[in-house]
Amino acid sequence: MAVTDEAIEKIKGMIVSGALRPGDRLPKESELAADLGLSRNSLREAVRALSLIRILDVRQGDGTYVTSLDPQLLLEAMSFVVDFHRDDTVLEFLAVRRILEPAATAMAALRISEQQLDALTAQLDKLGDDPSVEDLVACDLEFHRGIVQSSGNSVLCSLLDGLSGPTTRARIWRGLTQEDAVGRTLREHRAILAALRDRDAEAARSWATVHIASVEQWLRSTL
Amino acid sequence: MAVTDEAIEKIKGMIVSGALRPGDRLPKESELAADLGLSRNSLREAVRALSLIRILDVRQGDGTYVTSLDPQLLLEAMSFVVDFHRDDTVLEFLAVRRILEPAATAMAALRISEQQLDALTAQLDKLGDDPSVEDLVACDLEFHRGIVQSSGNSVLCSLLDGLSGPTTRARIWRGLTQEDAVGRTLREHRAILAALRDRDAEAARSWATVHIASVEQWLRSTL
DNA sequence: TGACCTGATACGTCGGAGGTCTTGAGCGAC
DNA sequence: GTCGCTCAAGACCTCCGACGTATCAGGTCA
Repeated sequence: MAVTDEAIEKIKGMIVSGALRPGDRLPKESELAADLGLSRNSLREAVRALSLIRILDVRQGDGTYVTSLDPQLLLEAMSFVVDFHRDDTVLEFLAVRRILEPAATAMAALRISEQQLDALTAQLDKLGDDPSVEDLVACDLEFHRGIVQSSGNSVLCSLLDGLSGPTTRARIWRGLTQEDAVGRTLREHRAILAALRDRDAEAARSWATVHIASVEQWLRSTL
Repeated sequence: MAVTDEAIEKIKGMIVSGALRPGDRLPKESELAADLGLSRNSLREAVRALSLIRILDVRQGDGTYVTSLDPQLLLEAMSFVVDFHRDDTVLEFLAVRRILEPAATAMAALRISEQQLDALTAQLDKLGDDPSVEDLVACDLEFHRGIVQSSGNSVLCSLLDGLSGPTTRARIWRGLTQEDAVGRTLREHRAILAALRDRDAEAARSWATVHIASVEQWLRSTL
């Protein structure tokens, strides 16, 4: 195994074992390199790799730190990965989202606060009946994110955030707006919100399923 | 932005735009560094980072290639990330798995082949009534993986594979085997298999839910 | 007291020099 | 003709030393 890969494993080990805790500062590059028995250049490759997936946070002129390791932060790196997928796997991602999002919406129905319900309502009201494509995409993303956050599971939230990444969503909407789907989407958002306000988990789940299934159906007929 | 980060973005751009396709070979380090306008050392950091998340495949003595970019390969990197999470977020991961796995099992009930059913049966038979901890862990992992693969969604499969990563699973089982849970787990596996053989999606879904919920319950009472 | 300057510290970038591994061409034995 | 070996070229691996740049702490001066 290459020395850089060993270094990655060792640093990972230090964090997993608890020798390095979230927020801790690593020894400076030259020292750490000496400790791990490799050159500074090779160590930097290891640090850079761990920095890309948000395990480490490197600050020039200051030092290198372990991040908070929040699920949200770590799974955020997943959206980087999702960006690489081509259209032929979008349906599979959507199918997973079709499983997760209704469940998350149902969970949210039992926990969401009145404030958040009001915030979602205001958000939909602000959009109006005939929004621009950019506004619609942004709103859709925010609407679903707001609901999923109320599910209380940060892993679930981050996962869905990654799955519904900007790229995927944008690709879908680009063509979707050409049909009548805009109006239907807005109506479905209203229906989901109403179910949440009623604390009706099953209705919320069903509306979320319908909502995603309609996108899926359209996408399937297009590809 | 640092030159290395720029290089990461540029390489990513070349892949996403289609200039580099899966399996393609990159120019050699010195050339690519010259093209992108940075030193070989800095470029290597970018390549190493993309290699960690399985975007690039570096072969010493040969060259650097774009991987197949299969969802399976890319999401495999997720298990690396999951390893960093401590016990306090295990429950959240398990909750997500509790959503996905029953759905995957239900999907599998409609698609699984006779051969695979036989293979799963043989696998359970081979294990016997009083297996060792190592065998049980390996069997559990294989059993669920086999079912999820039959769901026909590779993204779903990879995602569950990452969530049920070896670390998490091992931690759970280590203590779980101290109680009577072994026998119950084996019986639940049998029940899931029977439901699959009956092509009864709802029964399969329910048994999978029960199966995971029992683990979740035990874990919740322990932490 | 507060703004500014300055030195120490640590990461960022670079160029070059060997080392190691893979590959494929060339060549001889069977 | 085919198989196996040798060997050289190509490409990545590792290291070193130097210099650039950003941050922070402490001191200076108005």
